[in-house]
Amino acid sequence: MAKGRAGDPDHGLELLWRGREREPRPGLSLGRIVRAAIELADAEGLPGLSMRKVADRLGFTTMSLYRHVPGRDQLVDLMVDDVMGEHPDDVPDAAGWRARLEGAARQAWRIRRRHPWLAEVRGTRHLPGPNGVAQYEYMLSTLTGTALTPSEVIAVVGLVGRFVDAEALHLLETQREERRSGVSEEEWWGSRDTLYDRLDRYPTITYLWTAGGWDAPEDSFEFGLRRLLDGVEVLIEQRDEKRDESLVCEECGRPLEPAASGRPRVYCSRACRQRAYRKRKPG
Amino acid sequence: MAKGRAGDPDHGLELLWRGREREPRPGLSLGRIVRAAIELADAEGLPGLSMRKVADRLGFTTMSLYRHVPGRDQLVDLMVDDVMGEHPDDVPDAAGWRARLEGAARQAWRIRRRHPWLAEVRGTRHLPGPNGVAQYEYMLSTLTGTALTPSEVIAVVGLVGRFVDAEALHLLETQREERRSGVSEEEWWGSRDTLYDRLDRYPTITYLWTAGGWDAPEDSFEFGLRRLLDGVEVLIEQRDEKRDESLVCEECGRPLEPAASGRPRVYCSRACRQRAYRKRKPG
DNA sequence: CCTTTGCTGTTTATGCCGTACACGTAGTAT
DNA sequence: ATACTACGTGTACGGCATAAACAGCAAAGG
Repeated sequence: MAKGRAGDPDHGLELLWRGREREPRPGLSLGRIVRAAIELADAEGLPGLSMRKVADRLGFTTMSLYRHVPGRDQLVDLMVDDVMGEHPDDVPDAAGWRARLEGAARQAWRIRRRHPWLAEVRGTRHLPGPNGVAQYEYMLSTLTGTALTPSEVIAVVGLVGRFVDAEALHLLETQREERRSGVSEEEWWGSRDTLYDRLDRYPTITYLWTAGGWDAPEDSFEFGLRRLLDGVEVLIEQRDEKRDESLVCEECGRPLEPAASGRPRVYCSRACRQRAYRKRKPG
Repeated sequence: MAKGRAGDPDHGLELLWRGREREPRPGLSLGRIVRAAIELADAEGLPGLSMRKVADRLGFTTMSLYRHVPGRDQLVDLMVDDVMGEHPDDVPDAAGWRARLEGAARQAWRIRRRHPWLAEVRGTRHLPGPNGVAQYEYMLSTLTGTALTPSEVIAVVGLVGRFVDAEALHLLETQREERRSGVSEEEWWGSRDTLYDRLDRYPTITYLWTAGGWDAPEDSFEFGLRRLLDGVEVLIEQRDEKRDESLVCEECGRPLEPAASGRPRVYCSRACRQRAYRKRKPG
């Protein structure tokens, strides 16, 4: 079943887009392996995910997994798409690109809170499964109604996606080191006296320190998301202006005044509109 | 010399902040190890960096390194700070927070282009060395002149830093997979026909595809940096307005009109100013 | 019925990795 | 001369992914 060797992307795709399987049979199966692997990664993170441990958890030998999954990388691909489908309808159907994009970002963030290892998945050639594509499709769709160009829409979605990943990764690492060492981040940094002695020479750091900048830090996801959306909004407003500027009358080609109402204008005057209508229905 | 065992942060700090060493002696030394490790990581990335390979490159045995470096993690810390000091004066001394912050981000980006593995360094408890602190200090200083609160200054710098890292990581992974497989990213995705067959069902993706959105993609670093800075600018403008609003006369407490010139106002009227001056020099 | 075929899981082995530990050796201070 | 220290080596352990050969078993074909 996993005979396509590890290097074959098409085989990986097949596994990702396989339909629901009839699972009542005993023994190993792709679905069971993926679910065990997700549990393991939830508990120990991606570096802690090993074929041995997955197999142990299922009560089989390591190599038995390779009968079903081409290799570790493909297993991770499968885990990703599985998890992406967990809460498909948590996204509120808000109005306006900003609310919708923000909702999608929060949805991605929520999934990453539940499965922090998602942010640790590296590599740019991960084949998307049905759930991943659905999310991507949704994020893109939040922006296609705006004046952004297609490549800008794609760039914004990529930017937001990488932002969420970066924040999730940051959070994950914090929590992991806290668990591993049993010392909270604050405590650990707090006891680095030999470091602070050296930092006295730096005026800005010293100023921000005494001003309490580190005492009540911003929530970095909330803060960053807002900045990002503000930045996108600035671009969209620019494009809106440009679009109005560049609109020309469809009949005579003269530039149009920006429309006062939301309805976009097409002709510069009643005369042009009537001329156009007359052409459309000849006779 | 590296007797402090691997778990001791203070010993790591000592190594990071050690001064210039008198190096003429033959044999191993911290500096030589760090430089060899950087060369190796430049060529093969962080995952390709192993103690064995570093030792081989220097013509010593693996374990000899442990006489000078507590362990692999600390070696990476040392590499990071070494590299951060490579071009300390490439940052133009521009005016205005935006140009200065942008310059710092580009400097960080330039270093990551030269040493892509920097973006692969994970973990939140990396001790900063002198060069890392200097860069952090500079980035913070670009914003302390604005109306942002201390915690906002810190949040912005963190956001920009993580953005640069995320973009660098993305680029690195693209390039690595291209080199490893000998197939360019475009080519690889181009031959995933079995994938595109499935994507036809998704209208937004299909629309953006036919509209050529993927034909000439945005430069994701340039695009993202601009959005981010725009977003920060929006916040700073908000704070500026608030600051003007919330300013009150130091003498009578009545709200002040926003200052027309750049010079901030302190008193609401000449009468108040004179009253204040009279109090200041009694008699 | 028996045999063949193919699916499933196991065993064994290879080559990486970080690093603990015990050991030698050479130079220096007493 | 002796003791101590810094430096480098060799061996070994436990972990990782996975290649290759092999064993059991069930369904299919004669």
